[in-house]
Amino acid sequence: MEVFLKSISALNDETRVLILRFLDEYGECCVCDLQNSLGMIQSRLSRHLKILKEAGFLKVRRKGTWAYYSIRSPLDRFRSEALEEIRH
Amino acid sequence: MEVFLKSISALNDETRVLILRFLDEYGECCVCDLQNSLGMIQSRLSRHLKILKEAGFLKVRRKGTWAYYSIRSPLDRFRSEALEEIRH
DNA sequence: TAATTATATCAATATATCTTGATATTTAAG
DNA sequence: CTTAAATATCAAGATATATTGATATAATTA
Repeated sequence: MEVFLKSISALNDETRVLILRFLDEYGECCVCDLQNSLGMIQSRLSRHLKILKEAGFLKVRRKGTWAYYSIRSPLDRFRSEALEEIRH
Repeated sequence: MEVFLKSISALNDETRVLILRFLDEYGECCVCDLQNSLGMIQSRLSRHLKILKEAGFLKVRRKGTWAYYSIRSPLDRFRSEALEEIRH
């Protein structure tokens, strides 16, 4: 239940759905890419990226001061279905 | 997006997950059955049943003053997957 | 070491959602 | 027509979540 609700509450925000859709379409991005592409300030993105990561949707790769976020792979069945839903 | 987020926000509450799980297991119930079985007051149930219905998870059958709620069928793919997730 | 850059976290405020008890509505029964 | 029962809705307060700007951290470069 907790895991399910954690996934659900991560999805329950338009900003996070936009982030997932963008990373799904364009692949790995650093926070500043997302800032430019989605027109959001950094603290806002950082917060939502953390929530998506902790809910199992994203992974991070750090290189120097950069943090590159991407869709975690493989996703389990439910998260995959959710992502599929987000694509359309 | 609106439809997806409406489904997601309907799922984003432990009370509603419990209601879905109960109706999935026991089938059609009236509100007073749920009151007794789930130990929740009537106004609370009524609110959550409405949200689940409007998000496409439930249907109602009215008979006299009674309202019998059940899982809508067929559910689309994403809602089915969510329900499957709730079963376990 | 000091300055710079990218990212993370915090504090304050704003907004949304949930719970409860009270009231309204609808239908059936006396 | 009045009463009672089941359900729906509303208003108020409580709780959770989002946004923003400020600050902290960590790595890089001068």
